Amino acid sequence: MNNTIRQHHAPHATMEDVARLAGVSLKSVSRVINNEPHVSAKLRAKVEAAITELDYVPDMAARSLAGSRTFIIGLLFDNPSPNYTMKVQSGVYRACVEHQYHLRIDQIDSSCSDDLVQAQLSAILRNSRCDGFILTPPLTDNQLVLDFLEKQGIRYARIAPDIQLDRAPCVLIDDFAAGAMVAHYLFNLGHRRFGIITGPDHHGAAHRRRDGFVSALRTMGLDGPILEAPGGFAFSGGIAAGQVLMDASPRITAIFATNDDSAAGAMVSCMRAGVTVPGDVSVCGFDDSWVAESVWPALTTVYQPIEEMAHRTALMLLDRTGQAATQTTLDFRLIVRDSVAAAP
Amino acid sequence: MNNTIRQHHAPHATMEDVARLAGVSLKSVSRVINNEPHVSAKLRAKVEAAITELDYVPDMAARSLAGSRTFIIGLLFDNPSPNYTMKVQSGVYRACVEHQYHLRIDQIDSSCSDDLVQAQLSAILRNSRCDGFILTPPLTDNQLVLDFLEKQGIRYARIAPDIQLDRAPCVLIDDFAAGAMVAHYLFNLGHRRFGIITGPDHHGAAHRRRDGFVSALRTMGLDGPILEAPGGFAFSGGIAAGQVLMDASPRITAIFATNDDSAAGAMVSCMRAGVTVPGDVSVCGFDDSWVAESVWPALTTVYQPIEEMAHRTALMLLDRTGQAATQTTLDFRLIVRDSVAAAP
DNA sequence: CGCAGTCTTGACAGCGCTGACAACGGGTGT
DNA sequence: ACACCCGTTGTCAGCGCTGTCAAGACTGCG
Repeated sequence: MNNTIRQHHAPHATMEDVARLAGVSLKSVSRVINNEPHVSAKLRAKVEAAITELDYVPDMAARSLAGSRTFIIGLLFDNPSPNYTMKVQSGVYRACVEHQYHLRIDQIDSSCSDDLVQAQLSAILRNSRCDGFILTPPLTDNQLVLDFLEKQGIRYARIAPDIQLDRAPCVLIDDFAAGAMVAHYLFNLGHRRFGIITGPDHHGAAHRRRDGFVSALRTMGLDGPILEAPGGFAFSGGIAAGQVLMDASPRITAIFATNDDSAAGAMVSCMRAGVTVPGDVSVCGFDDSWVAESVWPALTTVYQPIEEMAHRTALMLLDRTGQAATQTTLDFRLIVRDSVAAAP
Repeated sequence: MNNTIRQHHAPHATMEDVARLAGVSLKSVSRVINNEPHVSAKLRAKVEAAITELDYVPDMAARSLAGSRTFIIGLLFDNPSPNYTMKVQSGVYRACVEHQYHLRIDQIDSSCSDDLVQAQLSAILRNSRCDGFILTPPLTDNQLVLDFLEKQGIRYARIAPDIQLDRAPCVLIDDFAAGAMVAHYLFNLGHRRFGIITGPDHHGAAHRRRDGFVSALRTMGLDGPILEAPGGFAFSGGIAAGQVLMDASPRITAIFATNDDSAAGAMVSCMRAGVTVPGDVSVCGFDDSWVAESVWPALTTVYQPIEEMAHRTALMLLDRTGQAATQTTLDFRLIVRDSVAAAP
């Protein structure tokens, strides 16, 4: 098959045009564009004027062919939640626009065997070089992926990683503290019998939320059992987990779901079982994703600044000149809506 | 700010390596890669063997610098629904991978003034050339955007356009028929008093769904009023529209929302008003998006193959060699869940 | 005043590929 | 046998930019 697309570009100004207009050499224009040192203010001004006048935009293809950068960063994800992914994408995209970079998006299925994961990665890398990658959970904590990238000498930054935080730049929230916050909130409303809906096995942040929740309850003196059921961050998983939790006797009065999707599922389980939310059982989610507002009653949840986290992560990847790993922690907050009430 | 990212690529095989190994000229390798005619089977085989042996992958930057193609297509969207956008993206992305193309994503805000829309487009085009663009609603029916692209001689294809279908390749479903299908379904369940939640003003497909629905009801002999309230395809719009519709007396028994998001909002309005779904009022959505399954009761809705539509659209853009506009219509189907019942 | 040392600027090759064009070779018609 | 044609293969310049290296401009100091 011969895929032929041909385009007649409007003739763009080239670096040569700029150089001629500014009366300087090609290389000087290049220096200005790349913010290189050792350029006099006068020369820079001349060149910038010419660039503006000609509405010059550097040609990415030529830049990457001649130089060692590609001006592309890749976003690797393996998260089924469209909501989460879109927010991440939008944050990373914003950083790219700000830095005249391009964004490449690739989905990886990390649930398969190591060999297959490796094959997917190789294919992506072969297919187009990138200056760096952004990893989202659960890829952030996949040793295989990290090792592979490092072995190839490819830079990357991580969003909300769990392990080995100093291995590469990353941005996260204190998931443990967030879980604890939910615990305090529910405990202070009088709840004493709790259920937790956990996330995917390999999702570090989900574990930290759960650990923070449990740890805070224990610290506050709760000594009864705390039920747990796996929700896998999916709506359907939330339904199943909700059913399991509903079966307990005496019945629990509050559920902490480690993300909103599974919280929504749990609410459906309650409805089906004839249990009212929040009258009989309170439900608290995590993410403040789009579903939180579209269920009824609206979901009380923890807001985390996903878009901003993604943006910061991308900036780390783009800005850095040195090697030192950095780490940024952003704030979360409780979003009180209608799915949590005082214990019955 | 000096954004310095440098990467040491593992030394890749180049076309020259392939040519040497195969014992042919550079140009012959190029011919094979680009599927050009006038290449003997023997030569092609030799080259392909060498390519496999060396694991050669053509360098995109060099290709676009030397040739007239960029190997990038752009996806332009202005749709707030993460669900819809993700599906479109995934379909287009698949087509790109199949054709060794890259995908560029750009968001446009088309609700602002014409001048600003034009400015956004110019910025996108200046920033990086593309071999073509994919448009999603409501951009598909924005005269300004279409004119602009055509004036610049840029190819594009449309997903679910409303007007001037022969202007460019497109893929769509028969929204009118889909609306009619919903009308028949509800009418046959005994419903006679209807409310419609309409979409954004400038969204052609939303109008067609509404028109098909109304037209079918009239054809079946319904002569009472059919209420309409604007939902703007948003969850919050759906709540507002739901409230308006609930105020009617005698109360309507069925609501057709032109997308799932607004249907979910309408369901919340019902709950708040103490009206049960589907006991008192039936609600039918459109899209079979993710929310359809995460509300309670689960939403009866119309499935449209968004991912597939996007994929086909991208293939049209990539495959075509001629100029003739083409058009593909795909199937939709009713997804029966729990939000619709017989009229009370 | 001259010279080393530093800052600033420029000349030029070449990144990996494609497009235009040339050259080759083998079949056809006369 | 010769001219002609067409399918096939090759040669080479150059796309727009950056890295290397060298030259020029300036500074301070003996």
